[in-house]
Amino acid sequence: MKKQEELFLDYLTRKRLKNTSQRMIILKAFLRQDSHLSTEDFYLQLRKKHPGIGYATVHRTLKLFAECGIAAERNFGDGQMRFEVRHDNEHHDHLVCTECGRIIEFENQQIEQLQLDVAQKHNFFIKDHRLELYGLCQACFSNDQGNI
Amino acid sequence: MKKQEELFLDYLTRKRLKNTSQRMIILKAFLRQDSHLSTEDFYLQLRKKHPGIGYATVHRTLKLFAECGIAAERNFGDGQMRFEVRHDNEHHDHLVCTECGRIIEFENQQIEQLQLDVAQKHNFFIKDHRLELYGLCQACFSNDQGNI
DNA sequence: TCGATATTGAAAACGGATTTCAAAATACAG
DNA sequence: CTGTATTTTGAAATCCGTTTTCAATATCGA
Repeated sequence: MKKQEELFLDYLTRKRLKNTSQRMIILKAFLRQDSHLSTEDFYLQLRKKHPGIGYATVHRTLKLFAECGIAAERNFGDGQMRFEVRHDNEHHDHLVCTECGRIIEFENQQIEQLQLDVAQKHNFFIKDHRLELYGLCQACFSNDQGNI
Repeated sequence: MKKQEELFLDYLTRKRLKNTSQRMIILKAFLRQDSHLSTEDFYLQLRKKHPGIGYATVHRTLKLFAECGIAAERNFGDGQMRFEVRHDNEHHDHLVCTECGRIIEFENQQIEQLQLDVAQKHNFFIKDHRLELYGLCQACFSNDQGNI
């Protein structure tokens, strides 16, 4: 069993929540996908195989995933919440293509360190951060050039 | 006349939009405040002195400010749009206190440079970026410690 | 001043997130 | 195994900030 599955089951037990077939289906589907789907898109995907599962349940379950730490909520400013699988300790930020919506993950330890420096300078205790670079991915950039 | 006022008036002329008393009132009020008010909060402030001006007009005018470049839209993930006055060329990022809502601006040229490096590595053309550090400001951190 | 055009404020519509509620499923004590 | 208290489910309703609609009003330029 995957580590995230264990974490989730533990969380259910701890909170005296119930282990339902819907939750397991959603969990497996969530761990299988590794992009940054919005609740809506994830629901539409899932519905193909499991038409019985309602949007509300998907939404509530994704929230549960976030609570127990196996999912991270992301908001890229397009008015849709997105969820991604969270792997332990690893933190990453995103390049977001404003043309095609492509999302590229990156890690940069130097930036993280500089953030800590900034926080310290302002006597600020960081709990979380978010860094997103918006622009054009290679493909869209080439296209744009070609269209001039 | 402030530079931003000129920019806005120029923009109105250029787009053949009309110079109304409401727009001027909203413009002056906007330039006077320098925090990061949400549309709602800004409207509530303004209403004290100008009860006749409607929310829709405030909303539309703030959008105009953003279009013509004298305002920047910010979204700190609390579901409310915020607008801040934009000063030429200067770019800054934010520390956001999740306890009291205080917002501290900062600039860090090294981080900006590292962002460019990251983008280049991924053949990505950056148009914009957003960096926010969430946590506790000094006051709230001290309080939290005291409450243990 | 007139007439075309843009703007206004109130209210309605919108869209995604969240909640409600009655029926169904689950856990667990006996 | 029950029986029962509790949680969960799916559909629909609600929420809440944003945006649009529309008829009345204001502005601008000839």
